[in-house]
Amino acid sequence: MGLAKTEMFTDQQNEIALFAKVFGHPARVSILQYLFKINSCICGDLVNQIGLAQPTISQHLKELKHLGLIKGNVEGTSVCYCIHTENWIKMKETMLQFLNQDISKIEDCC
Amino acid sequence: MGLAKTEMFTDQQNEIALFAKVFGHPARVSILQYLFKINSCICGDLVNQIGLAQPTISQHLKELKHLGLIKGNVEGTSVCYCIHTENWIKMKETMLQFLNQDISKIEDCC
DNA sequence: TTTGTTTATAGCAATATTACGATGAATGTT
DNA sequence: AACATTCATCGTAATATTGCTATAAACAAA
Repeated sequence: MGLAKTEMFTDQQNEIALFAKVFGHPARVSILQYLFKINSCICGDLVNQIGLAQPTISQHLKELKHLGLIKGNVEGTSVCYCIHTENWIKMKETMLQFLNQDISKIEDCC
Repeated sequence: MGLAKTEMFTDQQNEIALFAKVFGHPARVSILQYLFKINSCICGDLVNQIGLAQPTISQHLKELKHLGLIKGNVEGTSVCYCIHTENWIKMKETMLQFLNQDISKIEDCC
């Protein structure tokens, strides 16, 4: 099938999964880390930084932009991409809620 | 291709991506949340809780177990699954390092 | 031993993802 | 205008993921 049955899960569960999915590829992790490191970016840099072809990088950037985690503005012939800080903070809250579930009550039954 | 070029990324980037990938499906998010909620579990419960077929749940559990996020012990005819607390904490540290990257220095250039 | 219960595995069809080459669109340079 | 540069999109091939049915395996109960 290859198609997740999203309708049987809560909005929050689907949201967590969507964010996680976009982090589920090392190229996108790498892109985000690089954007954090240099604070602003031109796509060409990324193609050199990461060893993938330009259309591949462009595709990954599109996914990140689609989820709102980065924003990009055209500057002449190049495009300036950077982290969308407000949305990153919102995403982080959602993910932290999931990661920080209370572990103290878990009995080591197994 | 469908195949990520992991060799061109750092171990840390690949590790983050692997953890994120497993959270990239709402069924697995749901399973983990349920395990946190009740602190111990029998697989049959999950099949009722989540609306997917038993083999599908079993497959998702396998992926979670493979990454070490849950552990399962056979108890008679059923299997008791629960959160692997030590590994969960380790995973959380890795993910937090990624999520908590310093956002304060980012200039709103775009 | 037969039967039922529970979970895992095999095999499959449908869809998604990843990556790239070729090409197009937009802008800058000469 | 002609050309170069940069990035996006299209089309395609290879592989991965999801979910199911059918079935096996392991154990308990009768």
